[in-house]
Amino acid sequence: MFLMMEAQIDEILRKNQLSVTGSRKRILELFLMSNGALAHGDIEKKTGEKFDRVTVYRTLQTFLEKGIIHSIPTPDNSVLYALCKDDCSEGHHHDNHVHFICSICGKTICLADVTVPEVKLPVGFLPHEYQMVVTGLCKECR
Amino acid sequence: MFLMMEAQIDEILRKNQLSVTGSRKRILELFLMSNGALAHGDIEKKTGEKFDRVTVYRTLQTFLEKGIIHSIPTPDNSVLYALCKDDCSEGHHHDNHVHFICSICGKTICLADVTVPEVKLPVGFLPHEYQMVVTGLCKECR
DNA sequence: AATCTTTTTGCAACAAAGTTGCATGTGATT
DNA sequence: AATCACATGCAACTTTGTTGCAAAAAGATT
Ligand SMILES: [Mn+2]
Ligand SMILES: [Mn+2]
Ligand SMILES: [Zn+2]
Ligand SMILES: [Zn+2]
Repeated sequence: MFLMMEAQIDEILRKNQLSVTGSRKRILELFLMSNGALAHGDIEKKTGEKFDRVTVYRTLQTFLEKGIIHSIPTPDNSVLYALCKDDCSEGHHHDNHVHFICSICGKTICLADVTVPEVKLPVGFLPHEYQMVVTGLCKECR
Repeated sequence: MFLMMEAQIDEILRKNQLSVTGSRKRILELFLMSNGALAHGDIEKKTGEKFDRVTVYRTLQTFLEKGIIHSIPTPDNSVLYALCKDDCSEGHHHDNHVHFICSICGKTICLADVTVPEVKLPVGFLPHEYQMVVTGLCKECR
């Protein structure tokens, strides 16, 4: 099963024309293993002293640009990242799903099946993208 | 008309049991004059060298706690603040309106009349607060 | 108006978060 | 194996946010 994961990681990187390196493999692995979104800090902690802080920044930046991950705005203005669905491509994301943040455990979860509803805006406003974040209690913490 | 504003500022501060000081008056004035949300940096620039950076941080913190302003999460994870409606009080905000961010001019606007719709979540999730941010083009930039 | 008390402010020092340039190391291609 | 482009680590730096404390200003009391 770990071999499967490794193959999957390789495939994702190749598909996005990225060379397969240690930090990229490790960070992508973290995302695949995690059920919630990750902050830059989380990744730094989990990779330990293995990689430079700068490398983590640049890797996340690269993944963002390639559409491998997307960032999530949170009410406390911290930066979170989560895997995109397969069909996100460079530049054009379509992760228009709701994000849920648990007030107790702090975990942020992509509700991939809950689509962000469109709302009617006042005249003059031309909407492009809708984002929705819900805070509350998750399954484990309620 | 400027006298009116000054009176209004005084009233807001008094109503919230805050002493009326130079920085609080000035920063509150900036919010009342602005039609969009303000970032910490905006405020620093507009107050010039008048007040210390730390004072701006603390003033915003105080206004937040008192329910005079609310913060807005943005897709690029910067921190924005905007005035609350009159009936927000300490701790309990009810600014459950949609926020609009223009991709051209960058202005962030409170759509006070557009209520955030509630969505049905998967079983197990207990929602508490819904936040919604829409990006696109504003009236002036479209 | 003068005095006392409480709160706010500015300063300095610090901590955390993020950026940039450049030399070196590694992965991909032939 | 040799080459070349790209990714990484390091150092130095900027930007952003925090904390403790003394001085200053605001509010209350006489
Ligand atoms: Mn997501
Ligand atoms: Mn608002
Ligand atoms: Zn939880
Ligand atoms: Zn605009």
